Amino acid sequence: MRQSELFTKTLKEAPREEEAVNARLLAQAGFVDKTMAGVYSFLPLGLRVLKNVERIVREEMTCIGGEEILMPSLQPKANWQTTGRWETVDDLFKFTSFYSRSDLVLGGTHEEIIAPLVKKFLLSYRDLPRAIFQIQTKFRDEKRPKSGLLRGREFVMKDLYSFHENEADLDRYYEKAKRAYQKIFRRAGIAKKTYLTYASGGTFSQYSHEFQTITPAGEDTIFICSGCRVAINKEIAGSDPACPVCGRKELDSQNTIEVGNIFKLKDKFSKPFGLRFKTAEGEEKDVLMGCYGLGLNRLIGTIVEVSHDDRGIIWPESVAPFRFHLLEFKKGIGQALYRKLTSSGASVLYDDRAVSAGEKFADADLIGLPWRIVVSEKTGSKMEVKSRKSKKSQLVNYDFIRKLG
RNA sequence: CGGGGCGUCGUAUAGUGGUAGUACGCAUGCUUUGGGAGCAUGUAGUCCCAGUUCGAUUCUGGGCGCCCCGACCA
Repeated sequence: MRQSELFTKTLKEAPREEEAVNARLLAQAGFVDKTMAGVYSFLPLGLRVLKNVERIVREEMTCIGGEEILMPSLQPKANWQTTGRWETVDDLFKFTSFYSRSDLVLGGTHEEIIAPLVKKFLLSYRDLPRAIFQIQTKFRDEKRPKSGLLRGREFVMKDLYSFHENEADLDRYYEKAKRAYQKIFRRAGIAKKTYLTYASGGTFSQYSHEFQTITPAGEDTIFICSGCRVAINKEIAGSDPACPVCGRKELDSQNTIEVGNIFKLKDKFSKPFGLRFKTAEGEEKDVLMGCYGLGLNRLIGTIVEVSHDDRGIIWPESVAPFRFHLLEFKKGIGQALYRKLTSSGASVLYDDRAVSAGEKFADADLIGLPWRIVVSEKTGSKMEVKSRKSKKSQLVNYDFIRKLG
């Protein structure tokens, strides 16, 4: 894409009102725009990142047998009364339809929809197990939205629900989902700082695992066992925390942000909706459920928190909006290279703007694409390439760049 | 929801009970092009509502909004 065609522009300075690094950099570089506290627009660059993250998550969910659907955000009060959560969930957006006079909910999670939905199809042990997921906007009336993309009132979330005939099968799938999550964080470039964390089950049950990523902007505290590479959430750790796996007490305390959370729901939602199946013996039993959430906005915000320097964002190659940032220091001098790269399938942001070299450099650092390519009168038939992560650049030929992506 | 901070052109900031200034941006023209260029001419602002006052952007009260700490977080 030609940068001159981007309707967004970078800001010379970050908005003063933002303090969180992800909010400052994403707004300054033009990835997102805040409409109100905890509610953001994704602009062209930001949307490309969101789509990339979506693709990774979708691939890994498909890989563990997930079938993708899309459920409604508008939900009826009755379903929430069935589970008793109409009264108990306090960050639910509730309102009344003006014309139909019915009470409605803006979905903050989808157990109330998925359970009655699959009840229509999962009737026999032959239909189990199943895993169904969606990537969809969630609404939560947060008491305190904060830290840019880390805690919003409206956000994109992947939620997967699994359905099983017995606990052994649920356990087996739960472990599989765990591994899929670890793969997602590896692909998103935050695996080194992300820990499987033992946590409370919240309103569901005693069984829950979180995926917590170390960042000073995080709002949770976890105790890490470096030997096992797992952690325990401070919330359930008690006064004398020990590693939940090996029992060790020498743990490292860290601030973290929760990027994913997986639960064994068992029959918590099957029971109220009467989600049952017939066994091979003709007996009726409750379907057992698991649920597996992952906040995409939060994942993006976390990546920025974990991967930036004082000049801007440093995107991992897997989620970067473009792979190459091509800067030309003389009008039109980069055009041939741009055409050549894009026609060979490379993803390129081409800075063809008539602005000063300094501004192009500064914007390239701020936007943070993995590879910066400079062509000018100085580079001649060669091109200068530099990784966003490194300080050194080198003069190379076209083949070298082609091999980069 | 409790506590704190802050609201001045699009952005970042200065300032005052009496004409609101600077830089960047934006517009036009010319000159520029390897780390946020130069000159010239323009453009644009005191969050809202009351009160005090001859006069309020400034003082007082209320509201709204944003950020931070805490509580909460399926």
